[in-house]
Amino acid sequence: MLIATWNVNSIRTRLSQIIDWINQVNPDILCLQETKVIDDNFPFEPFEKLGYSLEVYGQKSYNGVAIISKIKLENVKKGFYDCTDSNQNIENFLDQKRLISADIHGIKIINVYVPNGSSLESSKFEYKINWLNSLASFLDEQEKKGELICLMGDFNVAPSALDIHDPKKYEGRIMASEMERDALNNVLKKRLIDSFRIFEQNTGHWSWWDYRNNAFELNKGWRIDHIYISKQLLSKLKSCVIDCSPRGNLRPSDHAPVMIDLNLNDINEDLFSDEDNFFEI
DNA sequence: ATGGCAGAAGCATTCTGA
Repeated sequence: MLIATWNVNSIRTRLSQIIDWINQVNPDILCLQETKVIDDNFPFEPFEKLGYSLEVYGQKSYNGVAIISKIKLENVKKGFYDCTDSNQNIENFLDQKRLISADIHGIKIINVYVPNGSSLESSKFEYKINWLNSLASFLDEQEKKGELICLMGDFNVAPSALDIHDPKKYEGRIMASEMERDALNNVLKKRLIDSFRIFEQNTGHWSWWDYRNNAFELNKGWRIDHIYISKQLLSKLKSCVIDCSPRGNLRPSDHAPVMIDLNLNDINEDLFSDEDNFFEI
């Protein structure tokens, strides 16, 4: 099963490029971020014609997330819920549409658009850290319920220096600071694995290139879009790739899609019993 | 240190993103 994530920077501007990509790649599930449209104006029909069902959670101009799926989506939830950590006031995040989740084949798909944060001195940075702390609380609750997780989206955090084209220039700054990395690691804890790093340990792989300064042509990118899976799913993970090609389109999104192949054919039979689910992180 | 590029809203220019 192919599961993909893509920050498209406006669903309406990017619609034909997204449809082209779907026709090429044929993903089973595609999670989008920065759709930038209210739900009533979302272009459902082009996706439905290709056999997909959709769940959208958008707003005017900013943010907005969607799950496009060939498989029936169950237990669809919009925004944070069930956070019992009293330090996390999830009501604070109701106005910005940044998270949507749904169950597919016994796995909880969580699609996130993490706030950018602007700069470390900005109040938006505080918002980003608080948002990530609420995401951690949200995942704590999912873990208590024994949910298997596939958490993906635009995290606006480069997990390590390997994930930045010029780490010395940006280390400690926005998307590369210790506070952001700590907050991200507190989301992941020991329960979630970076799919991409299972297959590739070297630097030089990016999912986002700034529109400015010819960043894509010069390949000056960052890896800030991620697909994290529960460690129990590791034995089912067959691949993880970043498809750079749409970034070379005319009027592209500044992000490229990231995709995993997860073997879920036999998930119900052996998921909780197989010895091959045990491994060292 | 600053701006550069792009999208939405809406019609000149501002806000936001990363």
